[in-house]
Amino acid sequence: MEELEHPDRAGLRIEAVLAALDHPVRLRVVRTLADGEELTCRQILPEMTKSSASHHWRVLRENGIVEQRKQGRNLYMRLRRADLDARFPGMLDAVIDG
Amino acid sequence: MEELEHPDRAGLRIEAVLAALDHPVRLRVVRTLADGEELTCRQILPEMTKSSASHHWRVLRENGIVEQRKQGRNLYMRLRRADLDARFPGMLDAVIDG
DNA sequence: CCTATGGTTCGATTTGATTCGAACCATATC
DNA sequence: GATATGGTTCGAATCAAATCGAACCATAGG
Repeated sequence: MEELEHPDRAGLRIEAVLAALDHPVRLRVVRTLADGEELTCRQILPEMTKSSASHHWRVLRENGIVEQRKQGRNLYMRLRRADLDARFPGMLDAVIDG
Repeated sequence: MEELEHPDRAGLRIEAVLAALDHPVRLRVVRTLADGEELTCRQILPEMTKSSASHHWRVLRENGIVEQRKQGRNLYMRLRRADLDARFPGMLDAVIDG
């Protein structure tokens, strides 16, 4: 398994962020992580098939929405609030509260 | 031709806004209208076929991004900045500046 | 080593959005 | 009325994203 690639803060693109958030499942993931908690993938989307879920994890990670961390067999996800707030102030709150 | 239907401020939905903005052509339209100017459709997208352009006009209007006004043969468009800023503070600036 | 669990990858299918041409509608001008 | 212009609507084609099963990889625990 290759290393998890995340764009750095300066590499965040609004087009990518919009694309990542324009999906009901991924929007729900963002709202689930809104309180800053770090959760495993299975905790967030237990009902979805593994391959579909994995697809969404990748979109969220590569487009800079979440940071993923491997620990043992689990993959933990955390919302990149600081980075997103710094680059696109207000955006994340609008999405979460909206 | 039926009347142009716009959602009111309270009817703006973040999911719809994200879907409307997640397209390069529509993102360009928003940025073109960013200074508050009111422009005709043909001024904004002169190169695109009428039917494709009309499709994007409808998405932008129905999802609350722009207000459209008919005058004579022309359709004028204006960014709904006040409404979008009120409902989703920071969102529009992030998209325009991003 | 063996087994179970958590995720990824691949290929194929399905679904939804975009695109376009053609026909049409509405308004302005002659 | 005739003609030109600005947009809409419809249906069909095209293209991208989402979905899924199956096979695979990695780690934890016996």
